Amino acid sequence: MAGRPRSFDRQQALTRAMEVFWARGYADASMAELTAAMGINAPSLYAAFGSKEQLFREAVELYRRTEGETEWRRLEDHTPVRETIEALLLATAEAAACPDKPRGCLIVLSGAHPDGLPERVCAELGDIRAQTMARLEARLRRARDAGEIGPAADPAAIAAFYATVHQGMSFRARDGATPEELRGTARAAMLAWDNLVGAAPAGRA
Amino acid sequence: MAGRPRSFDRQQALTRAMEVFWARGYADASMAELTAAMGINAPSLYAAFGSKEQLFREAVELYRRTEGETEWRRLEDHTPVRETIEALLLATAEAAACPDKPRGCLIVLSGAHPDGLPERVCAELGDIRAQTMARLEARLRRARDAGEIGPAADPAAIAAFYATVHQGMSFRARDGATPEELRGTARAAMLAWDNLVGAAPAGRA
DNA sequence: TCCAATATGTAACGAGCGTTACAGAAGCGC
DNA sequence: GCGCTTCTGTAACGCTCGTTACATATTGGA
Repeated sequence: MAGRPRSFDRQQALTRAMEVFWARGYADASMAELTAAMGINAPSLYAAFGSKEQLFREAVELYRRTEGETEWRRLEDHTPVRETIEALLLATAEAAACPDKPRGCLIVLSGAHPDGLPERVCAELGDIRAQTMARLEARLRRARDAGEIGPAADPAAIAAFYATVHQGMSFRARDGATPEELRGTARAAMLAWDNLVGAAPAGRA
Repeated sequence: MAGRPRSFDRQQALTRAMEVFWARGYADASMAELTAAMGINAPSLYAAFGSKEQLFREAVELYRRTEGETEWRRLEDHTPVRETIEALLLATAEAAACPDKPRGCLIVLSGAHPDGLPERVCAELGDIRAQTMARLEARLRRARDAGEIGPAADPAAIAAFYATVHQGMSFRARDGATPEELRGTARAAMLAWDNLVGAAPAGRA
């Protein structure tokens, strides 16, 4: 019934794999690099995770639970929406100051190119990004219905704008932008807030 | 002195190669795909361009001359700076409406992951992005010196913000955003303008 | 017309990839 | 102890990648 016990910690190995995928992307994270970082050999990886694709899937899930989700959670509580969005952008800036973690968001950056990703995984990542934007939009719609922002504000447009800034910041972080620059960009984006949520119909120049 | 003439148009083949690199990224553009699109065999490609890496280099240069540079050129003429930046963002939105071209900017999207790029090429692309932001910043500095924008405006911060929005829009375009959404984001970004260039010191929340 | 030079197509090369066959090691229940 | 099961390390698999040898074709010049 019970065979030889596995000699490594599955969760810990998955964390290492996530870091490699995060830093290098799917294609550039070779099996050699993954197994080296995880401290195991290929057959152990396949026995525990099935394949590179499934390992990536689990890594993405882990990323969402640990790194990617923290600041977005406030979208579902009672924090004022402006404060939540500003905190989101500033957190993205601050994350770039952490020297022991890869820069930028794993899920965002995986969307630039096919990157050798199986088509299904590529679509799943796109779904996650779409879902994230939808959450933002839903929060803004609630805010409008509650009178927290102007009645003519356009939740979809506002969500798209801040999602775009967030993704751009991920990009800039990967490109070497300093936390200082990113903080400035976050503040700059918030300078549009009053005009975006004001009484005037959104979407006007 | 003169041997057999080449049976294909070099410029035209280069254009096809650029389109493949643009659509698929460096790594996912395999030699098989490139030669098929260019209508030639591998040895002809190597004779004419040297290697995949050098072909990519030439493709990037072509991209800059034709696709990537058009709207940025106004940064060096006498168009009002606000108008130039708005046109830049709107052009990025409009480009997503062109069905026969890949979405998003080749040079931007190549920065997300190593993507199998030789390290030197990767650095060159980063230099191009940095140079682009520097041009934007220089234009804003001139605008400030000329009194076109407020004396306390922060050219570096403003440039970083609009570059980030531009890069984010490239990303959203690749991710399937509609031209409508992108136009909305461009307009939203311009809603921060007055606050960014106003009399108050920039970089305040 | 023959030579030198260059381009072409076929077909192969070595390297790296993700993946797995296989034999041995290590645990449990009997 | 033995048998069954599961994990581990070595070593290999087939595949695709970028790249190139080689023989052939096509030009200009002597």
